Amino acid sequence: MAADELATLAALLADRSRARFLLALLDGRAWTSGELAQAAEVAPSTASEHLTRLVQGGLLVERRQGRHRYVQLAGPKQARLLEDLLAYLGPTDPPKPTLSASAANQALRRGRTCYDHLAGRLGVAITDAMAARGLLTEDLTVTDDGLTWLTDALAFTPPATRRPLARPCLDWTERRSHLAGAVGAHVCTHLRANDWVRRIGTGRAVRLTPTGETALRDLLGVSPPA
Amino acid sequence: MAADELATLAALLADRSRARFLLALLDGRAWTSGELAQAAEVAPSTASEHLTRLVQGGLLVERRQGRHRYVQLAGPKQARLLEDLLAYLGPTDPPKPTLSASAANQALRRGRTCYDHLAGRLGVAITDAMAARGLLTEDLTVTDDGLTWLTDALAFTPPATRRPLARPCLDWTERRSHLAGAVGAHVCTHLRANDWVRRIGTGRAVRLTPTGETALRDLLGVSPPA
DNA sequence: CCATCACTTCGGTGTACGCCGAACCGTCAC
DNA sequence: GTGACGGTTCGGCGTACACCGAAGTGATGG
Repeated sequence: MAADELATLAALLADRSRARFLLALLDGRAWTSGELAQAAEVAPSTASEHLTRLVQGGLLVERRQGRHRYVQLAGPKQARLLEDLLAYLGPTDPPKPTLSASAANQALRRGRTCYDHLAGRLGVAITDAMAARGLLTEDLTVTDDGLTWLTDALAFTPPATRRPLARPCLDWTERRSHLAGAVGAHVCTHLRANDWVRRIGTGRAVRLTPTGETALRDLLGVSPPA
Repeated sequence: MAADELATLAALLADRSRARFLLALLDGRAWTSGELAQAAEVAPSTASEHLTRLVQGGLLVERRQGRHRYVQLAGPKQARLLEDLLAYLGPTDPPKPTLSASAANQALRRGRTCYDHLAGRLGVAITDAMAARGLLTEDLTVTDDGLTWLTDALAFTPPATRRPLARPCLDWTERRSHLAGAVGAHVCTHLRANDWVRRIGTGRAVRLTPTGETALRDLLGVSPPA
């Protein structure tokens, strides 16, 4: 019965600590068990048990390395699941923006990674610019022009997998769709590889470097997000 | 914290009986408390408690009428949430198709309602036909031609709400996208209002009537789904 | 080798909650 | 009225599980 599977899946998410883990892992990086324990404010033993459950449930994959246990979202499918759930909870702006939280929030709103692609104002700006140039349609599929541009300007080669080239991902700070899928992921890696964009600290927030700023202006006419 | 809300939402779904309720309610109709209790094979008292939780959680709305309590999915947003989750669980063909289950499955695969629109081979066939005639783009947005066609042939008037006109919905039997959103809902009601399509028994399965078959052939060139 | 460190396993505790049957409360039909 | 019926409330039972600290394992680094 499909109901049982649905309930089992939901049960996997139906815990405060596990939900915190997953939200943290939405940055697409691999975290160690200890880091996650600290982030979720639980004992290492507790975290360990949660992680085995999440791995067994297929939401995470793990990689043991020395005395560390790295876990990561199992794939785009799992990331998408979380995005969908967050989109449902959706428009929940922080009720009481404290000062430091607000500063962190500012950075997050300006630009951040969303699993493997860019989100926030930066992500939306890039998406809009690509759409304005006819590289994407309005509903975020790649045009023919877009494909040649990606190949030429960004050294993109379409993967052989069944993963969709491009798809919209709902941004919960901007309440707008932005570019995800294989192309979204490629744009993100390309920008990070060229140091056009850099992580702020250890979180998901990113900022545009000066080089990146000029590069994006030349490439797409993107003006620096305010 | 977003994690808490995610966990709370998931907890609402993380129960066998509640999941059964929700799946049943995916047909978009209003069910009584007793019907659901029977469908999920729990005592009426148990069902009653579950329903209050689901209503409080915002997934269902209720309407008391005489000694009956009717519940229904709260809206398209909630239906979509369930569809997304099912899409994640996704390609789960029945492992051991028994004979009667298989017959019921055949009917479901042929055509059914999916919350408020049509799915199964019938839903996909209609979607494809509309796309082939240029009424929809490949990624299921309504073209200008499509809008005039909908107005003329199906007496469609775009609603004033923010609900998207058309959007893709992933079909888990066909593994294909089909037409959902306001247009999808309209197509479904129109076909049922004209008795082109009729429910089989009390479930979600539907079948094309002879009238509907010719009507769809004339209108869209849809040949009867095998 | 020994100490440290990241992580896991285990035992124990507390709580949440899914379930039922029995009693109860309106509504409807006669 | 009275009785049947749909639904709810309540008490009680059993289980699942989230959590922790303490003890154990295995890699790392002096």
